Amino acid sequence: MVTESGSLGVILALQQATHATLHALGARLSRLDLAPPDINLLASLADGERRTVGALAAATATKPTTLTSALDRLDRRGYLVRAVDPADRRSFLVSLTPSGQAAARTVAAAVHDLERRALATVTEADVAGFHALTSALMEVSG
Amino acid sequence: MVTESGSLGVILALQQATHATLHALGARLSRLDLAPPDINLLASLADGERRTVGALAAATATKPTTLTSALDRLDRRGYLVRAVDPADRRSFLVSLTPSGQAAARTVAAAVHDLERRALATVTEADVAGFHALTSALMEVSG
DNA sequence: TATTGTTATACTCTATAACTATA
DNA sequence: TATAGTTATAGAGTATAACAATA
Repeated sequence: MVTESGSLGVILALQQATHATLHALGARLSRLDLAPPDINLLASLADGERRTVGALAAATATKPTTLTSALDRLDRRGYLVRAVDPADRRSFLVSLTPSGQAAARTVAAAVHDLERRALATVTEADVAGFHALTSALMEVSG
Repeated sequence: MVTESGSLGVILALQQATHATLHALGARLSRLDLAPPDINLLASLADGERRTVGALAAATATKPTTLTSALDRLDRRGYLVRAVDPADRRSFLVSLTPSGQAAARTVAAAVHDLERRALATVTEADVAGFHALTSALMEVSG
């Protein structure tokens, strides 16, 4: 339980940090010319596993319509392919092409580098607190 | 200093929490029919102080062009007025009208309520850690 | 009848650059 | 010459609803 003093600007800090990190990633990856959802999408697929569109929507916190247009962009670019899921023919399984895998590795490295440098300046307890509060915000927002 | 184990998904958690809180605030304030930047703007002006457009841009982490259109919307609606700053005639001082103040109080109450309920489930140390990590992310993103 | 994913529409956010007025 | 803010343009995100195919 937290008293009033700690509450100032939690939501504002959250938004500012989100803006800053998205901007920084976009700048570091400017050579790849990716929109914000594209970055999340490639990072999610970087492990090489195939995923349904629904799974990607959940993993990237992206709306279905946004996801469709992001998938279209990366599809046109030859970074991924959509194949009907034989287990459920309403679904598509999304997988990266070799060029998509190369882009995904670059994206994952940039994300990881940014996190690594931020985490180098804080404690384990800070990280735990961060996750506790973001989880709490998602919980009360649900 | 934090080891590898804590690093998983800090940026993803940040984005998911931001999406969730913005969505929750939008839903709670749906009667006011406000766009996301409008909410930040009104919350920043809720204390009744006048602020320049530049100060509002910094306070709300909003881009100048986004801010102009948000100010235009709230201006048309009669929620705020822009007056030339006598100290620097290039700047505008933005202030709320009485109806804008009423809307701002509603917004501030919703933001505060959401934060209060989230903070009720975590410790002071968690909040400190949250601020430490969001600050670190903004620092390395700068 | 419910679910997966796409499409359509209208409004909003963003980056970029050009522009006005003032400093 | 530099800064505060607006305007213009084009690409992208969002909510909402309608839709096809499949379950």
